[in-house]
Amino acid sequence: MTQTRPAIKLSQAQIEVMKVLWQHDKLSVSEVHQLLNQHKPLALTTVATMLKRLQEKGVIGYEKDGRQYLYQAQVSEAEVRSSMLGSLLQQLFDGEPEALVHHLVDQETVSEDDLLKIKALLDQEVRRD
Amino acid sequence: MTQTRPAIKLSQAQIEVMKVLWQHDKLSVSEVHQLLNQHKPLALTTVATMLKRLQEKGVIGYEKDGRQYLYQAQVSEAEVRSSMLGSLLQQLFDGEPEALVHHLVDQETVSEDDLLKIKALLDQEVRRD
DNA sequence: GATTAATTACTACAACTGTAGTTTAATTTA
DNA sequence: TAAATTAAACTACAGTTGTAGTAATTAATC
Repeated sequence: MTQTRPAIKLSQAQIEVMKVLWQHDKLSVSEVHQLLNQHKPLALTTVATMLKRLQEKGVIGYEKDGRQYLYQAQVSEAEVRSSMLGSLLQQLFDGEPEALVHHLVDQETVSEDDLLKIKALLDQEVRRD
Repeated sequence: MTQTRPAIKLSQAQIEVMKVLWQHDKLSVSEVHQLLNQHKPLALTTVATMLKRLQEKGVIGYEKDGRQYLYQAQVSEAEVRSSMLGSLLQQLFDGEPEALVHHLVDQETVSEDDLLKIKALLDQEVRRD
């Protein structure tokens, strides 16, 4: 069994935008702009364009508030995480989760502490049946 | 610590091409074409273009054999796996491996059997210190 | 040697993305 | 009401990718 729902594909920049929407429910263009600009300077119109395109893509929606738009996420962070992780799993790890985890834990960035947390998580999962 | 070497970014179609090169060391355009075509019909020139672009991108190299090119992977599958997984980890899971594993095991696609394999893997990893 | 086949080089074009300027319309303010 | 501000709409443009046709070159074969 592969993926049922069409995979959600987002670029890095698009994920940045989604993140602020995941954290703040409904936001106007300028609010998103301000929140994003704390990390990276972008023109307001750039942000507007990105929001419009994400909306066309169906991952965010909007409602009118006077003459401005309030955007809000239409897909959850969990959905995007699962979808993109699932795609990576299929494409690059032949759908074998243990191959993926193997590469993950081989990364220097994973601490002993992280390992233990992951183990605890799995224990729970297995026991839960 | 984030990523040291520049992240390797490959599209789905590009990964397909890399896969055949990972499996067969040196290949001519038409050999790659034939191997790819078992899955998806593509024009020979399409494959040639893809190989040329991958070469420009630095992920594959070539040598001349008479008047034809023999292409070969320049980055390993392990490198690509680690790089792309690392990027996803940073971008979408805040660099927290346990968050990633959590989503992974929540996917219906992960069987009980897979879970046990992963657990075994982690046991080994932790014990190895 | 002329024709055919193989191979690479060059060109094309549409979709998507990152980025942003300009124009228009609406609202606020002086 | 005229001027300034705000917001969205429209336009632009370059880079990457998927896809492939056409041209040029070289090698093989009749």
